[in-house]
Amino acid sequence: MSFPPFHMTASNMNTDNLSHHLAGTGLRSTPQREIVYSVLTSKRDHPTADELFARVKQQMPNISLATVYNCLETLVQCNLVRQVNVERGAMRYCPNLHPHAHFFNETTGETIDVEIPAEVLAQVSSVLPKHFKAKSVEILFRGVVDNQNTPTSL
Amino acid sequence: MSFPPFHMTASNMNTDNLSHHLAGTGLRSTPQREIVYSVLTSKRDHPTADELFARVKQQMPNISLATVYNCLETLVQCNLVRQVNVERGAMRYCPNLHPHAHFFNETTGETIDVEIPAEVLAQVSSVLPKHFKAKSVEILFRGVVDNQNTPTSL
DNA sequence: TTTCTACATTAGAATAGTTCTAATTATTAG
DNA sequence: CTAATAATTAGAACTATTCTAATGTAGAAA
Ligand SMILES: [Mn+2]
Ligand SMILES: [Mn+2]
Ligand SMILES: [Zn+2]
Ligand SMILES: [Zn+2]
Repeated sequence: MSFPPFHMTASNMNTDNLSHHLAGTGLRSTPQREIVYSVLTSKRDHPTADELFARVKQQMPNISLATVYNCLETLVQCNLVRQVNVERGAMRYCPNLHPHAHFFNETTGETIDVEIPAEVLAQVSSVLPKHFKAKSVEILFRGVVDNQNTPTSL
Repeated sequence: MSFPPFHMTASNMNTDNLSHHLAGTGLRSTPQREIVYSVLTSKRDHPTADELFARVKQQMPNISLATVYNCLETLVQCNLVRQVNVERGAMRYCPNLHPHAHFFNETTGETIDVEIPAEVLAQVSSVLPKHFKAKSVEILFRGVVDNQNTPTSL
């Protein structure tokens, strides 16, 4: 199963989004980078490098784990992917570039995106003393999902 | 240098706070646990297990790193200490039990506490869909401190 | 088109941080 | 005091990631 991109804006148009962003920073668009990016954005979850490696190998069987790490590092530098740190253990990667929070489901181990209104985000950022210049804010919930009659996802 | 406890309430009174909390969960108060807790709460920072190990050894030279890890795990389970995950790499430990956010200073690598008004926290929690039951919320800023004429800390 | 150069990929070694194991020691209960 | 239980310890094992050094690739210069 495949998903459409999260949102269509001038700066997020899946195809050639990558080479575009890479070009901007003097980095090359390579088959490995394209596939890692495409596989990551094709599913709305937060895989580890290892999990992504397994998915990517289906399309490019000779890619190495080191390359997956290298590609992810590149994508993070280009701001095409976010790192999310929900647990000790493996880093997770998020392809959703919209401002959002994460909810870590302690029962299943899954991390899902939670929309967060710009006004709430502004409220949060306003708590910082004037001379603290935040470049990013991460909001992480931990808890459980009360399954009375739950639609599979939001 | 030593600091007073962050705040005095019925459930946070430094001395015997520990044995009190431990008793509640059927755990023993031991010299190692007492010292790890006391050393951690005596400084307002967010040390790694290794850093804390170094500090604790000054008072108890034969304590082992494994024990520091064990004690920290116990303290986290008792809700006397919070884990904070600001970077890939070593876990950090926070002795401040008040609801607060963290600011990771990318220049210095230091993580400091930022007070966060209850109303803002409530705002943040309100963004969750009804069937998501959050047990905790973590807010982490990353950025730099604009040092025009900065007092050493807040 | 060949050559030069810089960049990217790769396998495997090395590293860092943490957890596990098995032996010893300490505390509590009977 | 003895037995049972829990905690500590040193070191081995483990996991995730980064590093190293060799090889591959692709565009730019000639
Ligand atoms: Mn993590
Ligand atoms: Mn971390
Ligand atoms: Zn996400
Ligand atoms: Zn803190």
